[in-house]
Amino acid sequence: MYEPLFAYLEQRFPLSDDEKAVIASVVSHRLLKKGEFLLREGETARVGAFVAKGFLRSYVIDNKGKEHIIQFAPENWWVSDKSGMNPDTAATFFIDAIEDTEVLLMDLSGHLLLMDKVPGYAKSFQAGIQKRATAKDTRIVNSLTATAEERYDDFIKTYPSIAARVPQHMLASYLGITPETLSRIRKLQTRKR
Amino acid sequence: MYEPLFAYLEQRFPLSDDEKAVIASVVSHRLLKKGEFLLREGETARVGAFVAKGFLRSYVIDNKGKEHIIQFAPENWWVSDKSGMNPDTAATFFIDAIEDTEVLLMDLSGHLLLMDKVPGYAKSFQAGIQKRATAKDTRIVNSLTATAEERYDDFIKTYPSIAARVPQHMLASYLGITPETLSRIRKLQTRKR
DNA sequence: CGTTTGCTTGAATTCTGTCAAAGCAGGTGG
DNA sequence: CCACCTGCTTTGACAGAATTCAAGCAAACG
Repeated sequence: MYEPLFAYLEQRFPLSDDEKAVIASVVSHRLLKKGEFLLREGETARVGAFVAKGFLRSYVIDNKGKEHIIQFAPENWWVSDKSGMNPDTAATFFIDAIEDTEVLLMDLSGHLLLMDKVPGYAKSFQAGIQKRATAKDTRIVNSLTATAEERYDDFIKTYPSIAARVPQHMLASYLGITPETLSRIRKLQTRKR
Repeated sequence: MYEPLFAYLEQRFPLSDDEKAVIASVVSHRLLKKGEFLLREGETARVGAFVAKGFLRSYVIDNKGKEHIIQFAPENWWVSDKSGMNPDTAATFFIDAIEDTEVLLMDLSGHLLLMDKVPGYAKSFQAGIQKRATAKDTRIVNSLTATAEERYDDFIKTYPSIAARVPQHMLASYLGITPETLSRIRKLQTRKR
């Protein structure tokens, strides 16, 4: 059951049997059916979730009722539900499953325990945080300056497997464009090729 | 010399004299004149910088030669020069001074030492990282979906003191709009009020 | 099947960028 | 102290990109 997580961590640092036991003790397991919520508005569970199988997405709904996808999370990705999002933006934060998925959940105390007991974990956590921060900077600059088509091409190139797996309107939402615009971009591109 | 940093930290957690000594020992001081660079392309110094006085900005120059401001950093802000930015975006990363400024620099080993020796530092560092991550998410959603005017209003409301201090074209760069557009937005708004 | 959901297409409209020019400081050197 | 630069902001005209609104169609689902 914990194998996908162990495998993920072992790609980053060696893991002893003892450490595996510690990890197993702080992680809980949950199955989500397609469409089911991991986090509904209001529940600030403050946990991290590791996607062992399937596909999650996190998104907000703004004050005009539109949803904006923040992140896609296929297998071997973490999502944090640290609700994030400034409360006074009036945006509400959700995580739900795009496919049937299997997640491993960890709460704050579990995280702190691992930081303490599993040296490799602390290090790779730091690295992950850092990497994600720069990815966000890149996305910010990109969204401020690139055209819809450039953003689309970029996404396809960077995450081809995700692009192939999510419905088009969700990709549009992630890219910050309307489904119509995305449809037109794709049409023009297939003509060219 | 270290006072601004101590004061900053003491807002977050109590600081003993011993701890102050540790901090002073890992921090170095530097003065920048207006326009001077803290970080030039290529130098990946991997340090954090605390702005004790003055004003820094970090920005990238994209492959079309346009500059995009990532962050403003007035007094009491940290900037990280973890070059960030994906190397293959062909964007190059800079930090320079908008005003004469005074920074306190810390390298990676210093940071790790503080994480180890100053418990409050580790905690408040975590909190800071988290806060910044959600701020970035907010900015992403905002830049993907809000109009130029909404982004401007938002910025004014969130960072009034920064808005008053930076030249307009830099604010435009941060917001991802042209200086002309910003000028027009401002004109329309003063009419209304 | 019938209904829902997602994707496509068209036309009109809005927003923002580009290009070009002119006004307005602030700073510098004479 | 003044004239001149130079950099920043404003303004106008125009072009292009993307949204909105509306409708149609196909595939998926119960």
